[in-house]
Amino acid sequence: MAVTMRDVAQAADVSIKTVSNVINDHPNIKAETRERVLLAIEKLGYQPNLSARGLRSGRTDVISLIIPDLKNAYFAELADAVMTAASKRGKVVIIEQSGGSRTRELEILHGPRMRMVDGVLYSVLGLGQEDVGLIDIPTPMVLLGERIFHGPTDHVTMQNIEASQAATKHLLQRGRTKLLAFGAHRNEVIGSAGLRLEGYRRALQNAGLDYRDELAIDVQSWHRSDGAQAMRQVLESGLEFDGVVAFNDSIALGAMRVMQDAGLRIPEDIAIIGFDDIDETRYSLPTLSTIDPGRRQIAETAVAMLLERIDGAAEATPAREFEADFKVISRESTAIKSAEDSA
Amino acid sequence: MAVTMRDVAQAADVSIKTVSNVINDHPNIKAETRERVLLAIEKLGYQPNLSARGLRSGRTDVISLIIPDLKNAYFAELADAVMTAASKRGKVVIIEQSGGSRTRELEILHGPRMRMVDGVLYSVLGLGQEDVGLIDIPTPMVLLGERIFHGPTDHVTMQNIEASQAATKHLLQRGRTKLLAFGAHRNEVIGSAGLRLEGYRRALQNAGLDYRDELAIDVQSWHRSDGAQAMRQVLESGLEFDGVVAFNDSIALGAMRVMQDAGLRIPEDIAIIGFDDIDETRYSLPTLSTIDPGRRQIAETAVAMLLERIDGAAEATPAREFEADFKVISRESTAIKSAEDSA
DNA sequence: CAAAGTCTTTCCAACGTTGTAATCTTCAGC
DNA sequence: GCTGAAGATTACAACGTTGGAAAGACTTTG
Repeated sequence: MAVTMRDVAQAADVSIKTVSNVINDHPNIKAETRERVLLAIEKLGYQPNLSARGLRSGRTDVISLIIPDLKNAYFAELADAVMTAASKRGKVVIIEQSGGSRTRELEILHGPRMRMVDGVLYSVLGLGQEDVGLIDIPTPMVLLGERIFHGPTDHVTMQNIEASQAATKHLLQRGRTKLLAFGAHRNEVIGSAGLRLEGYRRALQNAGLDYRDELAIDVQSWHRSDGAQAMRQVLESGLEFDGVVAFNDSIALGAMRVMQDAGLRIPEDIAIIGFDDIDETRYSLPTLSTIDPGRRQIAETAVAMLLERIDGAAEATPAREFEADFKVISRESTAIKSAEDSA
Repeated sequence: MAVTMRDVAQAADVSIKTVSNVINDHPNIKAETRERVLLAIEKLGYQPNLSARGLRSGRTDVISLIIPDLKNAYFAELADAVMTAASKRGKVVIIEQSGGSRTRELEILHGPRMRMVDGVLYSVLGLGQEDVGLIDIPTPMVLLGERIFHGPTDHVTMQNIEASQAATKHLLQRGRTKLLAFGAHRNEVIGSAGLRLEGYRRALQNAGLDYRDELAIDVQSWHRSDGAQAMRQVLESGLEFDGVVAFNDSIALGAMRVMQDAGLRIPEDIAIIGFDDIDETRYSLPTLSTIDPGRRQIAETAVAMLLERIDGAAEATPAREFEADFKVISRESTAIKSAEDSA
């Protein structure tokens, strides 16, 4: 059977509690005793039983990360960043995939596995602002994403409006004026799509241009195939445009592929910028300009906030909102020689 | 505080053990009693304490998946497949990233978290055949990948040699004869690189062609940037070739990008096929022919085997080897009009 | 209608750990 | 050398659950 504290205690000729004290760095242990215990631990290869510890202490040192889909590059990279941040602080991460489904998200939030974790990072997709009442669970939680603001818990997100505005401005500065807002969700006000559309509008306004509704292209699901599909329709419709502000990188890449198939040159004929800075954008042909949403900062902050809540260190603090810094990443897909191209 | 069995028992006016029996579907419970208990559970919102259950039963229903890197599309998709397979059987997955480092892999294998899981799926990268002695841990384990064969545990892998041979043949059939083996590791015999090179050689041999060592291109790390880098050197060297058998999709995509930059047309000038069938291959320009390694089958089989070991159902069975079915996926990057192009 | 089953429920102990409080040891101060 | 305080160690109980076996209820059978 597995080695327990009992065995270690026996080997070191101390009580079980002393072993526990050594392991947990309690004060008041004679150096000689500590030595002896550590030696016994080493010799027997003792490793604590985490279930027992969890039972007794009420802590498991496990946190849960709820995301829509690991196969989606953005979330894979987010998961990696979260796991790295958590690992630094000695926590393990369980990833739960929701598929972006409302039902599934609720299932997970209220499921039995919540009882096995100390806290949750919940990247909301299926639920929305109107569901804010449903997310008040006993487990400490930090929200991610753009679907729910001002909920009962801390919230970490990116600067959607500002970033989208900057992306749009980036194209405007390069002399493009007929810009598609690619990936809109017509009836959405908040949510990534709604906010990014708002940023797009503001940039146009600042530049003294009118918002033209036909240039806002709906793409329901933000996968590459959807981007390709939507772009195919745009081209068939004969709509005129010279730039694309895509609301994420995947649909940008899908659209880019379709445009190239149709003989359009990027960036000469059409300039395009995406959102998320997924790894692939550095290797596409042409490389894709995009927005770095501050993923690492988001992960670090979210984990730190969650641990504060778990430790009770932020008990009195009201729900916090944090927006990460973003950056415009300029690559080939917007590399246009232009008089207006400023440094 | 949280609701426990004690509260449920009280509410249903039965003993704690009866509640436990109901939850665990023990036989011999009066229908009326079961009803009453379930009602109480529902009403109080009881959820079992998994730490306590784990402590008492020795089972946590958690399995660990050790992979090199989540940001790598192949492993993200593998993780997704494993999580789906595990979820079907009521298990949770903890992902541990090793970075492919030998030290880190050993750390994880012998770390305290192994004590919190029922079993491990270990996608070997840092260790090798010579380390076979180091992986004999008490936790049930199933190995994945091509680094260790005939270890002390079950092993699930793809048909590397056969698949690589088929990929090579695919190009040969299309009239290409000067084929790069792209992604070789010179001194490796087993390991994906070694096996895939072997498949490449066999296909040449079957076609009556000589193996030319200068056509085997070393690419140490199989990331896109490494593929790009290696291809740049090949082009500079002036080496002549008309086809590329890339040992994974990422380096294929990197290489493709570089070749296109250099004005080479794909597939007209150079035909190229990859390995892994990652999602991106369906959307690159041109779309990339590749090998579907049977990822879903690998995940399903590995999880099933692991659970058999955990349940002790396969106690007497010696270590098993399983090779998944593969498929050649023909896409644009090898779509060459040719007399020899067979159906 | 008693004996012998079969179902159903309960009691008790244990899993391995840590918090609390009590006990034992050491050492300074006089 | 004695007192008291601080330092080091230990005993005990408890966390919430489940396995094993005993006890209670009900049914069948001769």
